Amino acid sequence: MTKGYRNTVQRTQILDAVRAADSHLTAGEIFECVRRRDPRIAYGTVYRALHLLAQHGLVQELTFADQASRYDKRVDRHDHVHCLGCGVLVDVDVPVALIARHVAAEQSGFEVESHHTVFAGRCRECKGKRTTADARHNRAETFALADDEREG
Amino acid sequence: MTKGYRNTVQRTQILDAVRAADSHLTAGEIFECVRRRDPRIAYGTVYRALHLLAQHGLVQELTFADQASRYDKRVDRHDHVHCLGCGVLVDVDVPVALIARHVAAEQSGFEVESHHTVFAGRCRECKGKRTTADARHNRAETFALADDEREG
DNA sequence: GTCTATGCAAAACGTTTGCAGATAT
DNA sequence: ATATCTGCAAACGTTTTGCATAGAC
Repeated sequence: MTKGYRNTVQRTQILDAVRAADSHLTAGEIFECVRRRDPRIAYGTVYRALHLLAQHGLVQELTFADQASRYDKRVDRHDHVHCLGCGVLVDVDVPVALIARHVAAEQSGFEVESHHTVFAGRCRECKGKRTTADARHNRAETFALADDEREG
Repeated sequence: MTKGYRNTVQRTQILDAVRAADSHLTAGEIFECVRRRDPRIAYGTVYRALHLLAQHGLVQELTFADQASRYDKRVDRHDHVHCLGCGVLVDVDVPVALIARHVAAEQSGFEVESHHTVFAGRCRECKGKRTTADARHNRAETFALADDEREG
């Protein structure tokens, strides 16, 4: 063991919580989940463990707009579909996107190592429903700022 | 003007700041930028304006792992390449990804409305350099948790 | 025995909000 | 005139950190 990482019950509990979940949990949810069995677990421990697990490829951290990070037990490369209605997150595999890496590398001059696509839409339950949270989809038919807002 | 949105100097300054920038600024950077000209600008005003501008399609909000939201003057659909070395963000167009929406919709049962791909890699300047921040790329050769960590 | 991890509590960080006064229409 | 917006300051949720103690090796 070169680096000296230690195998503790807390880390095992935290990894188990991520793996037992059928959804993508936030750190707070993982904390609550572990705390049911071990009431002395600390928030800091959860965050430190999740970072360590993510660094070592045992879980995958996901970040989405205006909400807490979520943790995925799947560590192979894959993509996500995010429901704008209820927020549910579903794993998908979109192998065709591999082609895109060449395009991105050519356009940017980068050495591209990985990629992740987030699709946004509506799950089966939320199709047809429109909520106030969807206001962001309304476009600017009636809104203008000064008269320079049509450049570019 | 149906909704009653008002055209204020602050909103114009904030939109101008996003448009004048050659990079993708955070709300904090936009605040600092506007404050140079108008020292009385408030943080709350910047956030409220950015949300309004984003809702109306005049700027685009971008969210990435473990950092603040950034704002993009480009409002057409496009993707991003993120440098793991220096953090720089570059716009790219990857039209081939449109095919992927069908795959994602079929696999998830969602009605897919949009998608966004983030490519991670190294810009021209950072190629060849390795920093401590890249620790996340090291895999778990020497790290194990209990003996159940090879399922799945 | 030594070095790493935990629990705790405080703080840091990005962001949101209530309110009184200012401003756009 | 009136509804919206601003500045301020406080609060919020998430995440990080310092430190003494507990625990893994």
